[in-house]
Amino acid sequence: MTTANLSGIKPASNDCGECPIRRQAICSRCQVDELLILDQMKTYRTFAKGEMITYAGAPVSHVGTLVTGVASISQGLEDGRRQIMGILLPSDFVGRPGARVAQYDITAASEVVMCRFEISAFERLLETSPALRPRLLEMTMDELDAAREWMLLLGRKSAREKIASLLYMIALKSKLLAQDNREEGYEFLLPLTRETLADYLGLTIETVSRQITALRKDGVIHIQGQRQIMIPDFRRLLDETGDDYSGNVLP
Amino acid sequence: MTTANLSGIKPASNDCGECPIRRQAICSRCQVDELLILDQMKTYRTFAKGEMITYAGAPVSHVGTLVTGVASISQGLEDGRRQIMGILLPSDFVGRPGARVAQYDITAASEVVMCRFEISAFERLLETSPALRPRLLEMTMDELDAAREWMLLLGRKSAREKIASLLYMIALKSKLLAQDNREEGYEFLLPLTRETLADYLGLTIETVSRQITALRKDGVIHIQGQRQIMIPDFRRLLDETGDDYSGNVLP
DNA sequence: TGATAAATTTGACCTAGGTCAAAGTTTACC
DNA sequence: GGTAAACTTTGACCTAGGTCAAATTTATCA
Repeated sequence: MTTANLSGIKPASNDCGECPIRRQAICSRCQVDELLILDQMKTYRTFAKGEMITYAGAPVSHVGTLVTGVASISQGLEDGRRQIMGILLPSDFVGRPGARVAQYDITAASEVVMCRFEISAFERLLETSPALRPRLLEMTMDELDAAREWMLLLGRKSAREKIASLLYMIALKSKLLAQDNREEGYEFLLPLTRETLADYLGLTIETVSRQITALRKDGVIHIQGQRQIMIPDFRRLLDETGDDYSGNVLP
Repeated sequence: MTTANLSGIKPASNDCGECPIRRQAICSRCQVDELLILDQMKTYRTFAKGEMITYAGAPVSHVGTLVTGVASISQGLEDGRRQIMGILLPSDFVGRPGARVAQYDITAASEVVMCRFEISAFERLLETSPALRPRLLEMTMDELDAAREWMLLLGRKSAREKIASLLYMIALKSKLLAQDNREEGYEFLLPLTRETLADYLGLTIETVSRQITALRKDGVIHIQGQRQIMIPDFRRLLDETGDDYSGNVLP
């Protein structure tokens, strides 16, 4: 049994050719010539766990790609209630070309390495590169689809369905990343605290804790420690999500 | 006192130059030459109130722009629960270039006129046009921002705050469309049924009804009939939304 | 290694919003 | 223009998930 860790991939070198997310990131469609330009523009920066990557309302100097680690996009209400609106995983793009002020708070949930570009320079390249903007459009549309799926979860799912949906989604992503093909007994490290889970699912930490316990007692998931989750049967978990997957096949 | 109606603008002619949403739609940055190409490609189609514009999972033949009317993007759960994930208003783009299968249900909430393009032809134009893809990217990013804001509403706001937020948002949009500059006593026609409101806000129709009544009794809104809403004081309504608008000025 | 802090779980209780049901209102259509 | 169908409101009641508080468990760091 293998264990995947979403935070575990490290860039072996500074060479774009060696980059672990070369095939998924904003640069995935670039030819060698453009890659060389990006290579010269890029700088790596590491953010400590808990550190803010951007502040809502603050000026933005860089855009870039999350290379390793996990970060969350969030927004707060006046009285401190907080909602996480997206989880950023390796290869996700951070920042909006054309926007010089950050729209949201982005917080590193683990140690995070970003591959960054100065925003003006990136915008200029966007105008001339044939490969960059189409890829950015595609990634933005994927994010929009994900955001809309999350709206269904937030608006209409029960607490139990919310937890099951999140675990299913993370397990699947983690499984893909680890290139694990076994159907059963898949195990992964949940890279989020109970509070982050709660803010992501629109619940309280108490409810998150209770529902995870309930899913464990019902045998849908197995847990070692607090973060190590094992899915004995993907189909069983999928049945708990409430989704109307009629006709769709397990990926 | 004026009354704006989001469904009320009709295309006076087939000429793109006369199009009421020429400055906001996907074509807004096109020069005359490109506009001529689009002009030749486009066909108008009218959808009756309640008619489906796309079905989730069904093949897609066209993309296009909503010219008049209101439509909703929604998705359902296996047991019939439904969540609206977006409201489409005049100038909004419908469809995802590159996707031949619809991801969501889109339903006309009023009579809707679409300006449509055959999807393959549009995709080909997207490759050559310098104005189309940047605008589509911008519109998609705007939609992503709107979707994320809605996630905060769905996940963390109370029923009263949800209703206030929606009324505030629609009133503002309607006000802009009507180019009404008065600060007070703004009145508009809410183009949505209680059921649509409920599915949009992640509530039941009973709760929607009760909260609208409560806001009326508290003097935050005035109502004539079922759909005619008047906002005596925008600031008062904004205070009810729960948003952390500290520092921001009323638009 | 032990002490302190942080995160998580569990329990008791409460409330916002859901459910079910019935009474008004509008709207649509012969 | 009258009647059926579709909305909307209101009431009584219930429950999922929130709140508050205390007990465990786990992580951190001298």
